[in-house]
Amino acid sequence: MVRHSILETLSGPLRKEVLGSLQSLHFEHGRILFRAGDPCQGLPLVLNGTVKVQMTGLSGHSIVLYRMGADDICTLSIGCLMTGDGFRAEAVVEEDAQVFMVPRGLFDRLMDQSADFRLGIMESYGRRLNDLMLLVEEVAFRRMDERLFQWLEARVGQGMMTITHQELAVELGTAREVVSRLLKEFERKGMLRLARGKIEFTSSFPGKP
Amino acid sequence: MVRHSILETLSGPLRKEVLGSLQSLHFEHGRILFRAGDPCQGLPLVLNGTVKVQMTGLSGHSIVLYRMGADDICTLSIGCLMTGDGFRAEAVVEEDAQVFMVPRGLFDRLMDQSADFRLGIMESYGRRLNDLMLLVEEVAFRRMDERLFQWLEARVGQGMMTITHQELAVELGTAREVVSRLLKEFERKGMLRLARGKIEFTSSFPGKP
DNA sequence: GGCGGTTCAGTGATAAAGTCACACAAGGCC
DNA sequence: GGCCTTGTGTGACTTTATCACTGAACCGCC
Repeated sequence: MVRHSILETLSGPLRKEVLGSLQSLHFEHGRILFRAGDPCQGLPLVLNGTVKVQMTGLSGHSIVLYRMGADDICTLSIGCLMTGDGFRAEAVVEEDAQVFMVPRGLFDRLMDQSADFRLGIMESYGRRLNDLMLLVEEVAFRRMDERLFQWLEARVGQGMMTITHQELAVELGTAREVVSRLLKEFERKGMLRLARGKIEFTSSFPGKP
Repeated sequence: MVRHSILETLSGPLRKEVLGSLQSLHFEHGRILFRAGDPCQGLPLVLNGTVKVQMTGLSGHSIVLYRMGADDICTLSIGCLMTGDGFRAEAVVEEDAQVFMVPRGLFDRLMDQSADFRLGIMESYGRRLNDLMLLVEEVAFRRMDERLFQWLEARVGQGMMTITHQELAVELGTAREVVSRLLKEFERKGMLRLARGKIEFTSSFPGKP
């Protein structure tokens, strides 16, 4: 049975009622949870899988703002839920995900009746703000080669990854050509090998034994 | 008498009690409300004046993340208040400001007892997230000359402004030299006149009659 | 298997932005 | 006036973004 930690904190009867009224929705890879401009249907509680949230500028370029995984709360939805405004960003399912969708009324009730629920929401908000602040700093001041390197480093475990240069460009908020050139540079240095739609890390890639 | 709209929504007796227990603090221009690393003392409710929130990267460069004015809530503080973590950013008073500092205990009580208070907090969070998302997009994709132009345009009213190129660079998260060169370019085009620490808009500056 | 269409990747040329290193000017203060 | 601090201007160079292509790899279909 799937769970979400913020619901586990609820008092017995309330939890029972909530778990009884919510049903988990299943979204497979590639599904769009919401698009820019969509009104908010409810607060998604991510049970498992991963969802990335990205936004697209007027120029047509996109950048990934953050990811949500198991036990995360789609904090961004709360603001839209409250004000009725549409989303500014879009959410795309990466690994198949199960989600509880908490409707406005229930959200209000939980906020009213559970201090722990409130705490969970506030903490989630705090983390998201911090993430975005760090992202601003990264985009404004850090070099692209370092950022790309670290992005890869954090995911080097598999030894091989399936991703296009365009997708990497969206991760970092840059142009595809820039990613291509930097990757080529990494390849020249022997850190990895490139193939269509794939990156294979060599044993010399830092962080690998 | 100074007021904050989020407290106006409280029910009579609660409002009376809260207003009785809070005293407004006064901060003059240049005062630091909090620095990076500081623990959070309470939730600041801005009554009047303006406060800018900025962060400094490892490189030593800074960027202004957003500003707070009358009736604003320092949402960033909530996360720190909840988790006990230090601030990532710093807050600097621009125009002399009065602030109510709501301690943790009172904040919890207000969240518990007033749905309107909760709504105000959630809306403030939503706005802040949106601001930061837009900032990410701006920093990642927009041209610096446009961004500088719009920053000036939004403040052209006075006809003259007192600001250094370095301060402008922090507003936009770029280097002083870049600002200097762009301003020089604007001057060559006849949009403004430069003097040490000052920018004077000419009548031909767009948006001016 | 061959063909045509689509998606990916590579690359040169050029423009914009960031970095480094300095020169020098304006203003404040003995 | 001389000295110091702060603010600005600029050249040289690197990094990143943009534009305009080229061609390779893959897919589906006959």
